[in-house]
Amino acid sequence: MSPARVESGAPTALLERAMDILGCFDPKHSALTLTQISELTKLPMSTCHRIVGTLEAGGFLSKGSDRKFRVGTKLWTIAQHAPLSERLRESALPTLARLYEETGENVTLAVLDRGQALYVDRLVGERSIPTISRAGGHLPLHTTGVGKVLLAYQSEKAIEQYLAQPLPKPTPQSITQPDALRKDLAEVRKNGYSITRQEMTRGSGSIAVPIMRKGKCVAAVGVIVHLNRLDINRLVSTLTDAAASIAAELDGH
Amino acid sequence: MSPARVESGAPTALLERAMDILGCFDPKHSALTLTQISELTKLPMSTCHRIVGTLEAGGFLSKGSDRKFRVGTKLWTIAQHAPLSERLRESALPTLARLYEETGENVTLAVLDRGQALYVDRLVGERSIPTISRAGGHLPLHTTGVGKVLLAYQSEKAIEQYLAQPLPKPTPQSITQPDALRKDLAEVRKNGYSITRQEMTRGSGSIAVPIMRKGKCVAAVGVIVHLNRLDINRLVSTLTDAAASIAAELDGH
DNA sequence: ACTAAAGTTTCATGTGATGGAAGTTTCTGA
DNA sequence: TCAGAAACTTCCATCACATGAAACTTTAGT
Repeated sequence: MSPARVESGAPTALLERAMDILGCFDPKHSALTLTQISELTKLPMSTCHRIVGTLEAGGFLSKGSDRKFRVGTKLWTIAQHAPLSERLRESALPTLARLYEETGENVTLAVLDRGQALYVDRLVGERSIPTISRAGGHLPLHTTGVGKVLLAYQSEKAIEQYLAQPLPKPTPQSITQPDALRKDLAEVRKNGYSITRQEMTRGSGSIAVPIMRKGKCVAAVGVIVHLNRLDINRLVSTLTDAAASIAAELDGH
Repeated sequence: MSPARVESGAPTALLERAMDILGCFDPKHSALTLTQISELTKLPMSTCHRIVGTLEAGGFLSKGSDRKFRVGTKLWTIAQHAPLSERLRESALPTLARLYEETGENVTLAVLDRGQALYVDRLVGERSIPTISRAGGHLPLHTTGVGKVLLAYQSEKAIEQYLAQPLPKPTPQSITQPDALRKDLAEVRKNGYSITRQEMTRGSGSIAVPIMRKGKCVAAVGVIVHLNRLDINRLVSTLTDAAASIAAELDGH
């Protein structure tokens, strides 16, 4: 986040540092020692110690018997009141569960967040293939089924802005040519669903549909399947039903 | 100069105030205006304004078009890396989904947190009855199915400590006599499951079983059902299977 | 036991948080 | 449409509190 602190203008110090410290906890670092935190944030040990101590006292972090810090239950509890959890997840979970049972495949639910697909939830089973997406994780918009849906239903301007930046290409099949993507997105809007084939992970593809509310795409549901199980017709119709069901649940409440 | 300041040495720190502000977001307050935050925290407007602004800049809060603040995606994302989400929820979700499909009832997953039952997840459907429990919410240990299980498998000392405090009695059926509770808990340990009948909500009961790991009870799964659907034998066996399945998932990963 | 690394405490210093007050925008009602 | 009020934002003199180097204590490794 903040590679080096410019001495001339360090605006808000303490709070930003505290947020930086909390931000250290990501998929790669779910448990950290004080020293590790100090290294990651480039902050002096004593400063870290003090801040981390306060965060721990507040239940935002908790220290395990292994002297490592983890995200605390208080922080977790607060996060459950985010609109993401409160409205979306709660409304969608039963439907996602049914979708998971019906297809037996990886089911994911995502929203647009800072130019990336933010995975709000996912259901992964023994039967399904392993995936990179994880709840709380971010992946690019143009290489994932849910991402393409989320992007396709953005405004023309937002889409162009996205295409203007350098696009990561995780596999040879990833579509990174702006023109090809524009075509692909138009297709998504026309069909009402997106398809990816090995654009994020070798050997697997995905299908996703939008969850619409008041004419806007607020989220996307998708399944990730082994390439040779990519039965488009069946999955699209199941997904469409699920999306409608989630949308109804969102409106009804 | 500071009339309303608490005389007792208030080591009021910026960070603590920020955590207080975040703590304002609870089930009753998922969206708050600056003024409301100022009232809830008893902090001056200008101070709130500054802190909230920093939190917003960091993505810990977000301001909606209705001028209300909500918990931001950054905070939510960090919380997804809490052990609760990372290990427990992810491992348990597929099983909970199956349990939900099999029973069609409210399914809840809880852990012990600060002397209360912390609901890690719940699945609520159209078919099932409305409940108070919600993901991220706390309820008393002695009035809920999952709570009784969590309490029953604590150490003798911890149990006595819990019983020593004044126990809330949300319904006339709630058991609050220490002796009656001790008996009830012994029953839970003997049977391997707990039962409640209208001890938290009129008209509904619940059954719950422990999720054991390394001989310790790390969580509890339960269902909440209408009293006249409380088919103990069937539910206990289904729940026991689910608990075993979640425990296996926890160990296997 | 000995040593290095990790973690904790201390304290003089001055930076950055503080909050009352004044200014600005948004909402409300007639 | 326009007051008037309420909500929000900015300002700034003051000093409380965060800061981090250094010294100290505890833990882990050989």
